[in-house]
Amino acid sequence: MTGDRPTAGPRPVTADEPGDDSLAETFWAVARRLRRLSKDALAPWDVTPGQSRALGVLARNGDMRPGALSEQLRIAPRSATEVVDDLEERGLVERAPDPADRRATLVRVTARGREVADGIRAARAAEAEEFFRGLDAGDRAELARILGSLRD
Amino acid sequence: MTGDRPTAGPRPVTADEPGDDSLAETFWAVARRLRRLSKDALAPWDVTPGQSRALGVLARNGDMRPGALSEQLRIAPRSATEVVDDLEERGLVERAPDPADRRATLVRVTARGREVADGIRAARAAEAEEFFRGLDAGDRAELARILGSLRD
DNA sequence: GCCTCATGTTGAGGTAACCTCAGCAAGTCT
DNA sequence: AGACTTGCTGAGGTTACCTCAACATGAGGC
Repeated sequence: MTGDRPTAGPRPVTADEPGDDSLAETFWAVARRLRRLSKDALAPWDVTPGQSRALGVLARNGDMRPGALSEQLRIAPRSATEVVDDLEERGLVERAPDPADRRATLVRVTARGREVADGIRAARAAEAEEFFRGLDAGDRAELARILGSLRD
Repeated sequence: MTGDRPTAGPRPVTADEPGDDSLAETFWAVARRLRRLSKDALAPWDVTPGQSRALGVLARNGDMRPGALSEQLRIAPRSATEVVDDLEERGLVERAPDPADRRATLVRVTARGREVADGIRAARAAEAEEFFRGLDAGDRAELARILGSLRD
């Protein structure tokens, strides 16, 4: 704590704007809190966040090839193989030959996988609900509107 | 946490509805965009996000022991050793014996490390500025207020 | 002064979630 | 048919974490 001052004095660059860095910082603080919450929401099912994402995509899209899954998840095709391996080991998905192309494989969500996917979604919704409960309806709408304009 | 909140009802799956968790979803979409941006902002300095975080903490706090750094970063002490190794290799910090306790080591930001830390901070501020530019002053204030109430 | 226990850092080795590259099988084109 | 392309996966690498145990030093009891 010697002579370093973050926001005052002769700053080398920018100085264009005072408070905007803290907006991003606040945003990340909130993100961290939300992330911790969703991780907890996932715990009862013993799946990692990555597996949950994959399962969600599969549940939403129906049968998919590993390659298509990898695109949706924005990971390398090889990595999709691994996620599918993990989910298959847990009995949440199964592989079947693609009737349309014998090189390919179709990944299908099993009955149990569907249960888990639904459960996870409900839990996440509940967590989100709890998280945003502190806001009144007006603030929620405001937040949704503002974030919506930032989401691209 | 079994079948507690029937916000969704006995729905098969599909249904891409924008109701319950869409606020969280929107939030994460924005987060992804912001993260990509900050990663780009970091690129010119050839440091990873983790290294950047550590360097930031060190620049803000002055000389620190690895153990204290690990607490700030919320990682295991052993992992702080590694981050410090990496930063030292790049000449951004240096180790010195702690005069107060010969078991301990002090990590100090070098002149070059300080330059880099300042540069990164400026770049991040600039990116954030650009990111939030779409918002008018009122929306920015609203967003800051609402997020502030969620950060805990 | 010695013994014991606590503390600070690090070596060794492990894990999760990614990656690239090469290889094989099957489809497509000429 | 031969040449190229596509879909998946084995082998092996990287990154950023982790735990556990070793080692030196410090602090208190006697």
